Amino acid sequence: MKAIVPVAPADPAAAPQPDPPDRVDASFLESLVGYSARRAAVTTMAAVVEQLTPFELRPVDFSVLSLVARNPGITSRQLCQALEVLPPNLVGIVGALQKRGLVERRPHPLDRRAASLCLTAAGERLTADAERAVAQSDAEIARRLPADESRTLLRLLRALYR
Amino acid sequence: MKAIVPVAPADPAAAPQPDPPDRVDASFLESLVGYSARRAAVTTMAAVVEQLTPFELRPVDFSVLSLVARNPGITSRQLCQALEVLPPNLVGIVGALQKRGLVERRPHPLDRRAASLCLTAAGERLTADAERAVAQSDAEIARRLPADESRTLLRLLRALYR
DNA sequence: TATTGTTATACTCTATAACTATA
DNA sequence: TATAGTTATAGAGTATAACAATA
Repeated sequence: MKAIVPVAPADPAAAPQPDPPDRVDASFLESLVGYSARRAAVTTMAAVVEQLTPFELRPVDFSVLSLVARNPGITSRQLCQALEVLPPNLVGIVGALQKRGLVERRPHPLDRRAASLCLTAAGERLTADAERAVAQSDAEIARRLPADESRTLLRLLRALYR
Repeated sequence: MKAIVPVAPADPAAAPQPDPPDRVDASFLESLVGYSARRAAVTTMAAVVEQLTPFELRPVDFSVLSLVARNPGITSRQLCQALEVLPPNLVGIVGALQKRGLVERRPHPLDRRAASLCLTAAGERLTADAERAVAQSDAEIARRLPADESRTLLRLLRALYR
């Protein structure tokens, strides 16, 4: 609750010069789902970035590896749709992972335009290690939540983006 | 549930070429709070961007205006801390809002290095209108949530980023 | 000496247009 | 004609270093 600003007693010509707030009120912004989701995403992704640094992976690289690991033979187009990445931006991502010997492109059995993406043995190992690190860090973050409401949070977030 | 891949009967030398998945399994990524928060943030922010387009405001411009409206006399540094924007990046944001006649810089009463930011009358009007539009759109998005769990979601998100 | 605000700049992320090879 | 993948490129967003003025 904010105190009523006292009227200047002596100088009616002066503009009502507000004193700078000692405490910033962000309650309106924080009442917005969009603002809060964005802030929470920035915070949690910072932890993910940190976890992935030793693997020399960005979050999007990690997402690609994880999807390829669980969906061997997946195409670039399917990756683009699943991750909401535009095709031109995926080219470099997959290309770099391939150059590092983590991902392989095999001929697609049904469509000669497409490539079937698979992990190499090294890719499998790196992905498993990175998934362990990220999952652990994520569980750490989720411990900020009261009791075990992380499943509630996941359910509500999914309702927003699906 | 995934069917077991049948072993190729005739050619043992062929690498086990997986058929491309017809449905992408993203369940691991979706079990991560970070991934889900990011996806939800992207979805909800897209709606905010759309709402703000007629006002010629980006989300960060809107956030600045809203904070200045509710915290008259706020400084750039306080804005930076509240919104997690780096000082060099705020300069242009506030400068553009000032150039549009929405924000005023007044001399800070206690610190001659700083400026006290206030909205002009036009800024007050635009901010009020934009806040109405964004709040309504946000409530629309929140209706994707079951029952009225939007307050639960806000509480859990805040626990993550505070 | 530390902090507020600023300039210049580099780096990353995201988006668009246009092309090829194939369906 | 439509789609998968690619190239080139533009624009937005984010980050660091260095500086002036003031505390």
